[in-house]
Amino acid sequence: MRMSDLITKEILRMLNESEMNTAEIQRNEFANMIGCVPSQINYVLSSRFTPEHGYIIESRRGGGGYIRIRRVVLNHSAALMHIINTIGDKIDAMTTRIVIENCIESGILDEETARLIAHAVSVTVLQSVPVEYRDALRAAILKQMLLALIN
Amino acid sequence: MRMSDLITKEILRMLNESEMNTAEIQRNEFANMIGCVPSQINYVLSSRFTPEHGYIIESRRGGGGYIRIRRVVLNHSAALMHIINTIGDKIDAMTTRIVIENCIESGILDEETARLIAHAVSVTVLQSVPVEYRDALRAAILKQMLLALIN
DNA sequence: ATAATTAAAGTCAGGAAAGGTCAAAGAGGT
DNA sequence: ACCTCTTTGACCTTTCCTGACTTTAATTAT
Repeated sequence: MRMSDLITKEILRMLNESEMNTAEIQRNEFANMIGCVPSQINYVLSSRFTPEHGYIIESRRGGGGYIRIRRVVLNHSAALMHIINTIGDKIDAMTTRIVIENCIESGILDEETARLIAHAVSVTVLQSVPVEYRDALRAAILKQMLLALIN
Repeated sequence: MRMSDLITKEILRMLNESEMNTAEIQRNEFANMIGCVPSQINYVLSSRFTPEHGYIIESRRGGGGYIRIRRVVLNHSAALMHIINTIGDKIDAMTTRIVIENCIESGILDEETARLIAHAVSVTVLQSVPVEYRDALRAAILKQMLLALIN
């Protein structure tokens, strides 16, 4: 069994044991316990405990630092996931507007959240980068924000 | 738990107990009570009770000296406006995180909104654009989203 | 009054204790 | 052979803690 699998299994075990769906580790200590180099923990977290996988990672450096892995439970997830997957690497302004409006209509987004998202992909924002990046950027922002809503 | 966290917690407790949103301590005595060196109090104050965090520190040296920590509250629109104005044309990731966290702490943003914003300026999003645009883009997104919250 | 002493708080640099990043090498599957 | 995922280690950044030294204010002695 690969090191990464071990690490993954151990984190999942900790998550399952936790009321809060939260596992908190100290990187060096944990790596030591498992028997791998510390940076491998980062590898595993960034390859298998991403937001897309339904996890949120928080961490803090310095003395007494930690890494907290939180498993999040999904709500409108199916619909949102579907929308996210539909959005490719790029999306134009028109399509974006339509996506957001559809979300409002189908009750996936409330007005305020929609407004927030619309602002995030507004002309004002996009003007800060050259035109050739805008569609990709719009897609990234949109997807990332929708992802944030999957609890 | 770190010393700094203890100190922070104790100061917050004092602030909460105070009608005036004010905590007054004597540095040496306080440090002694907590069990740390006096200068660590300064460290905590200057790293976690800054004006950006919404606190004002006054102090006096010499015999009978003191340190007074005052928590200041602004109404949300004014506070948001202030924050938006503070953000320049560029902002780095660290500072952004601090801004968002402060907004949560001071009650200007709820968790969900904060998460939404954090995602909008996440690494994932910014990677879709060359590194030289990122700080400017981050600033633009952040300001625009905060603006969406006013009125 | 002035000077000396004492009682505070402030500053700063250095070191320690974390976690983060990245590129290069290794392993395994097609 | 090639491509993807894994593993490793060297180096970086952030955060925390401490102690020596400085500055300021009040008190006491002359």
